[in-house]
Amino acid sequence: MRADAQRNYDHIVAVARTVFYEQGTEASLDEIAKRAGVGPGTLYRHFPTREVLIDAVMKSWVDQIQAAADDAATSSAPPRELLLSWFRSFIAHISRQKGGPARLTAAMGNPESHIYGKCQVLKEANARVLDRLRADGALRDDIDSLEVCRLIGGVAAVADQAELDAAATEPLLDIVVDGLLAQGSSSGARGRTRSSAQPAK
Amino acid sequence: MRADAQRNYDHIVAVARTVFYEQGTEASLDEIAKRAGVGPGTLYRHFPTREVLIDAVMKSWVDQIQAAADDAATSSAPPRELLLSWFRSFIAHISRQKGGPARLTAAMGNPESHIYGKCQVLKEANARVLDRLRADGALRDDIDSLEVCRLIGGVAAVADQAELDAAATEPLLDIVVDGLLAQGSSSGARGRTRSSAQPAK
DNA sequence: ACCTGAACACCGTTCAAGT
DNA sequence: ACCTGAACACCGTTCAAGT
Repeated sequence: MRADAQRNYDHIVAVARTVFYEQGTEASLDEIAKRAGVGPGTLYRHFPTREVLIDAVMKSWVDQIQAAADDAATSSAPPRELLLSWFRSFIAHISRQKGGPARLTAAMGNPESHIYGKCQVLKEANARVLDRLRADGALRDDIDSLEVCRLIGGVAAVADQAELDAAATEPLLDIVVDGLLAQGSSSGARGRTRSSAQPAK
Repeated sequence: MRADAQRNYDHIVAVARTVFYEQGTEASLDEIAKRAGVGPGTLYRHFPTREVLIDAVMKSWVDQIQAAADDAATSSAPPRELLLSWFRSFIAHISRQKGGPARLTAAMGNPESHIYGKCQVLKEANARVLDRLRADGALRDDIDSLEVCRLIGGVAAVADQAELDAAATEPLLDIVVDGLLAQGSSSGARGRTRSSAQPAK
């Protein structure tokens, strides 16, 4: 790639990250082109579809997700806390752009999608955490990573679209985690540490 | 309302129902106007925003939802089956238009939305079912109907956007139901009747 | 009181002309 | 090889003119 092309490419991605953060993944591509100081044709040359651009913008969190999964997989926290905090960071990462969670859960399990690669990264990171818990016998044994990603992605999508804050999202996670832990689990009373938080205005 | 206006109103809603069913709730309003044989101005006179039109289209399932909730609330099925089959019909109803689940979950708890009334119907129908189970001591006691609606709405949104079939949705529901039932429930072994269904191609 | 359809603004997409 | 920007198609929205 020619030097000026590379510069344009990088700049468009940087601008898109900002605009998607401000306005969500449905933001005007025209505005992104204008703010990046390129013609609309240049944006289309590099990113033939919106999803290709979104994929490029998401490239930056792949390492962070994997690191978070490694942390969780080697943590010594009890299963319940471990799962909860892993899911919180999972959600935080995929929610960096408004509309991101819905796109990712829609693409999950659909190899045609341009962001399928990102879904695979999520699925494998999640699988590592689940495997760790399964080895401890803390997890029910009839679920796979794809199902869990869909469920947590669904929670993230709801939180994203209804603009729920963390306090309003926590109860949803709580229910899912309870449903995932092995029913005869040894994690004691399965401490229900909820503060009966109400959704914020 | 004048007779011709009423006729136009009804016809637009009928056409919108069809088009939304075919193409989802993002379908072109222009096309709906054309297919209904009215000018775009007429559609806008009756339905100033897309959500007002969607709300009118949804009017037809309110009674059905309430009937389904009454069925569930008076059923003698064991808690697990009762909840599962209520959630299945909840999802079926809100998924009649592509994009419907996402809109409803986004509007849930947001009184500004034009479809907030429909959300309230869902919330109250669901509350009746939950109350019945709570009275039996079958339900964990730290959840309210809004949270459950969001969670099930999230599952419906995922299924809708990823175009999952019933077999791929069931495992997600299964996990949520397990998370909702009282942990020391008397419902026996909490029979896990899953057929390890895999998501469809 | 209601409807029509032209007009406008905005956006995604294409492509001929430039460097 | 890459970029520009004019041009086109489509869609939501408004409103003056009609009945």
